[in-house]
Amino acid sequence: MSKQELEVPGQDADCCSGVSEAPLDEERAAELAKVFKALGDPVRLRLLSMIASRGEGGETCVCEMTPAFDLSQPTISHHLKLLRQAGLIDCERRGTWVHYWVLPGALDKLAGFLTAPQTAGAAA
Amino acid sequence: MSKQELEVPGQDADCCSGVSEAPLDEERAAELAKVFKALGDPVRLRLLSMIASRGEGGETCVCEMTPAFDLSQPTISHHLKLLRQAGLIDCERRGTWVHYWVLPGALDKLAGFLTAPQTAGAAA
DNA sequence: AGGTTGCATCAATGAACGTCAATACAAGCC
DNA sequence: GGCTTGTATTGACGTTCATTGATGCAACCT
Repeated sequence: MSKQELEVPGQDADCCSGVSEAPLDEERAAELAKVFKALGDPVRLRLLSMIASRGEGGETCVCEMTPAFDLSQPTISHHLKLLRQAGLIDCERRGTWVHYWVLPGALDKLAGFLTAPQTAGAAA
Repeated sequence: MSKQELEVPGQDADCCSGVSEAPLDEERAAELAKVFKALGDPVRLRLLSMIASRGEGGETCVCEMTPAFDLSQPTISHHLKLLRQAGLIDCERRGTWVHYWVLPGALDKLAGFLTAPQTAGAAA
């Protein structure tokens, strides 16, 4: 259940320069675009926010998220899947319920990409 | 030509908490989703990167960007328009050519949203 | 075993998106 | 004035996406 995510680009190396440092090559642009596309939906953004607001090691149960939206349960499940495939979150079934959490570093990596190098130290 | 952008959410106030601080309300999620959606395309990401790599006050001419892609000129123009409507860049015509630049603070605001409060000071 | 609850997957539909050719507009040049 | 070059807009087409109802699967409870 947690084997299909996509790897946040450069998760395994600090190979990544920021958006302002040098023009992106096509491959890395495609990787990053997938992640940003996952964030480009208000429902997914709210889902991610609900999960992330639990803090670093926190988790959120699907059963808490679904009723917060005027959407069917399959739709919520679909959006969670996209967030997972983008490498932003992961999940685990514990008994009857499925719990989601934010993959550590995923958001920071994105933020580091966006931050201009002269504005902050960013990823290094 | 530069009047139709959307305002980066919270550009005019430091009202904005990060993704990890509290669940997003629908309105702000919709605003942010528009910006992230603009970043969710490899072509737009590369365009933004080309413009941003000119530095803080730098500019990039459309005539430099178009030949870098295997796409028609209208398509490039379309993507630039979306980036502009997302409040990420702006442009000005000077003589025959149109020059684009990154709106200052736009990327930092996004990065600040993504960065967990305990991980970095972020925007504040 | 049968029934119930929580969540994921499937299949279908309508909307949104990326792309292009054609066209329009703006500015310089003859 | 007309011609040429650079960029934006329009209209159309194929693809992708968000959403749903129906269904499937996993775990708990009698």
